[in-house]
Amino acid sequence: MSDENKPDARLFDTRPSVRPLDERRLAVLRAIVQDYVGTEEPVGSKALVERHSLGVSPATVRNDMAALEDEGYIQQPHTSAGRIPTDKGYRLFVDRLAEVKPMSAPERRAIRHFLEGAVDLDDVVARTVRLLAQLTRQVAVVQYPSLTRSTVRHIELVALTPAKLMLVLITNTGRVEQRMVDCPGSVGETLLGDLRAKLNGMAGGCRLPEVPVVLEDLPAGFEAAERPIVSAVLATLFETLAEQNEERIMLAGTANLTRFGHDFPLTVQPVLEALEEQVVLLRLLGETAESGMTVRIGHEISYEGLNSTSMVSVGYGSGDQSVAKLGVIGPTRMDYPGTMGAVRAVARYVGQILAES
Amino acid sequence: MSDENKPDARLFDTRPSVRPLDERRLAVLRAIVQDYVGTEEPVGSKALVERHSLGVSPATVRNDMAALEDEGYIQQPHTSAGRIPTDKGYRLFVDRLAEVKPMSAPERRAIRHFLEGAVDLDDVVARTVRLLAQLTRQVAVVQYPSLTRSTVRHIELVALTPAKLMLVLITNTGRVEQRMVDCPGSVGETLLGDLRAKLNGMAGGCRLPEVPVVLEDLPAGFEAAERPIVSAVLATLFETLAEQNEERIMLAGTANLTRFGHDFPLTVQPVLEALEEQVVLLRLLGETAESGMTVRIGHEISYEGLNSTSMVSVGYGSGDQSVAKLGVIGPTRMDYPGTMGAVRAVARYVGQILAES
DNA sequence: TCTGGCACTCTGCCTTCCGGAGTGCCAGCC
DNA sequence: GGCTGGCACTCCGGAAGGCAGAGTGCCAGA
Repeated sequence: MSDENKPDARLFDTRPSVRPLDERRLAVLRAIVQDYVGTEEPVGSKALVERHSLGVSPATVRNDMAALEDEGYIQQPHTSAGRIPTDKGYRLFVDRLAEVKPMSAPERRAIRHFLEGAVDLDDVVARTVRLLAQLTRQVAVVQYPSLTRSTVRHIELVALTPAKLMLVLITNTGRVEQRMVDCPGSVGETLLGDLRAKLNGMAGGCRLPEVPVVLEDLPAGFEAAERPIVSAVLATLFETLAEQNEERIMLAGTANLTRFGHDFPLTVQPVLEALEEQVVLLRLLGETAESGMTVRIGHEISYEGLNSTSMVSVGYGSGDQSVAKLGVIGPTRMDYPGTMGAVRAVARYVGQILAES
Repeated sequence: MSDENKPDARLFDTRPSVRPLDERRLAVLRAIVQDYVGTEEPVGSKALVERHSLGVSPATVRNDMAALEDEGYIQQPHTSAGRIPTDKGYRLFVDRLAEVKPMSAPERRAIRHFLEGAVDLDDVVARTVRLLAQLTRQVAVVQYPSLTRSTVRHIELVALTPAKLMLVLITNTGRVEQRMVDCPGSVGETLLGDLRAKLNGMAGGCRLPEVPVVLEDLPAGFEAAERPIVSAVLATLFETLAEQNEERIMLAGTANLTRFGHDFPLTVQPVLEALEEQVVLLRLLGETAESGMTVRIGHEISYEGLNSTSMVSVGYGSGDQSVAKLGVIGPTRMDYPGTMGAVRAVARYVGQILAES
């Protein structure tokens, strides 16, 4: 509201709403967020001073609260109720008032141990998503290591029938994609071996998006009679690569939605619906920053069904660079420091596991 | 109740509760089930005669209802409320009063068309489960074609490094499993080719459980120096086969749980939790009869969280025999004829799609 | 600038109170 | 003997009212 009334101020002050907040007001906001996250109930001035040593009286806190409300950081559900943080309030809390809470050593050991039991990529992802859901007691999302950022470990060609090949693409993240190739004519063993060798020689180790470029001239290296076959194989390969909409995710912890009790039953339906839309989740994960953790709060999530939730996401990878994202979705009223700690820790360990395998 | 009072009768009459029900009583039960499924509210005698042409007065229906209640087919939530069917009532309805409702021609076309767009096995399963959830507006579960009942289409060996192989197993249902093999020593190209050829020659087309038997003597056909390598490969292969706990399922439609409104919010949590336990779902699917549709109602499902739900499941397969199961989970108060029709139709078409690919 | 005090407001909960729907039973009718 | 109309009874569920508690805003004073 007050923002609407002084548009000029916003133009000249890049942090218009932060400057006037002195230390104590920030402390009050921090306390409000913490208490509200803990109790799920609007927090009043009296309860605040009792639970936190703010060193001032409830009346003073009330003044600060009125100021915070004017600035849009907190709001009252009704007159004469306590205050609850707004999205803007959570944002300030996350940006300036909260420290990521690191996992304890035993927790880290447990994470590591749990993830190390995985037998293949599917299992790694499945274990990760479950772990994350358990740790945060929220809904966890893990994206499979994306094809686009992986590299070719191996390409295999198998003749199922003389004119029908199976193409298998194996990436460095352990992902395997296979497709049938219908060939125009029969394929000899020598051609098959030759093609296999060349494919691996030229494309092995390449990042997947670069593969088409690298293999562009491949047909030229074969005799005219063989080119249609080579082209058919390449076409299927490129198609497989292009199908990055094949990006898959895995979900867990939807039962945790029911914990957000009280008012949530009505809100839980749109959330469940949104979660079923893999496209939506993929887009949200996609918007995660390349480095560092991304926290989106309430209406910062543009998708309708989810704008009373928050999402904490981060990239993970087998090396320096991230190959996919993972994250957690919960109510805006969530334990941000704890959630961020869990997400960060899990991402780090999945990365390690992937690098080792 | 009355059952408890005449234990003798039960001993001599195999259908103690069915015989005394004349046609009209069955019609009343059918009408109650239909109305209750439609309205979600206890149905009273007056409403019944209004909505169904039973040809008798409410008073008569009341007598029948009292009898049905004595027999345990229906119950009253409270004195002076309408009646709702019990699990036993639904059971009788499903067994004797309901006809599976076939899909309409346009619906069948839509199903077929939707499933035909699938590119690989993952996609087939994903599309199937979504389709089923949409058609029935309930929670759908589809099991991946099980390894145990499939046959070997191809086994591929790839040398990633001289001493590290990748083993890829492709089944006739299009499923691909891959594992790393650490070899005791370096593997030559000739040995690799030889081994690959023998593996496929001997095991190709076999049902997976028979593979270990068929390949048992394989190492004997190699020179002593090569045997450790062959054994290592076989060990990994057998391990992969044995890991039928790798049976996977896919879920969709959990958002539909929220439709079971009113009283359900409290019940939805255990259901969601149960659905996250893949083991539970796999066991339930596993209990599906080999042929024909299985309907389990309420407490007939032994798993706690799900005993106020019903499950309709059926096997599907690429040929005569079923390779996996699929089904639907919803409230006991569900449209059984419609659900059964949808489940049957979807299973049939997935089978066809799998057979074609 | 902070504080204690005070009047005011609003929610949440509990109780009470009906209307409506449905039942069970009974006497009469075919 | 089975069906029917009538009648008294029960119980749920929503509406209305009342009350305690928590919280606020504001003001005057330190």
